[in-house]
Amino acid sequence: MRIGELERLTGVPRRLLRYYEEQGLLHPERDSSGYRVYTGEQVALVGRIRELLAAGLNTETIRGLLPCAPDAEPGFIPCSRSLEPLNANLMEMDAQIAALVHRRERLAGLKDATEARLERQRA
DNA sequence: CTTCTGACA
DNA sequence: TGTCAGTA
Repeated sequence: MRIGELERLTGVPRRLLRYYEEQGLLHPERDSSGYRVYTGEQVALVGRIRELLAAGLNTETIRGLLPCAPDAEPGFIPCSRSLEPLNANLMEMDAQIAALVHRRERLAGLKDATEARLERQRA
């Protein structure tokens, strides 16, 4: 099938399908006209990609995990080797959370100081 | 009519 | 991610 049908089957806009390919997540064949040709497995693969993306994994991590049973049932990755990248991504997320908490504190401090000052001027 | 690549009032 | 352009 070509990109139009995959789009209908997965509900994923073709613009995104091409983006996934650009990120090395999908590797469709090309017909004599240069059109992308997808197989039935690709349909399930797109579903798996969406699942992993929704879990917060970046395309780089997903790229490494996909070759591991891309047709397996969703909910887990059936490869022990995928544990390392998964943990690395988890740590990256922890770092982002810490950075966000820090930013939140600064913004909260700025807001409190602003409120206090406004209160003083009013008095 | 469908898809492709590259680009952004 | 949308979308417009100019093709194949």
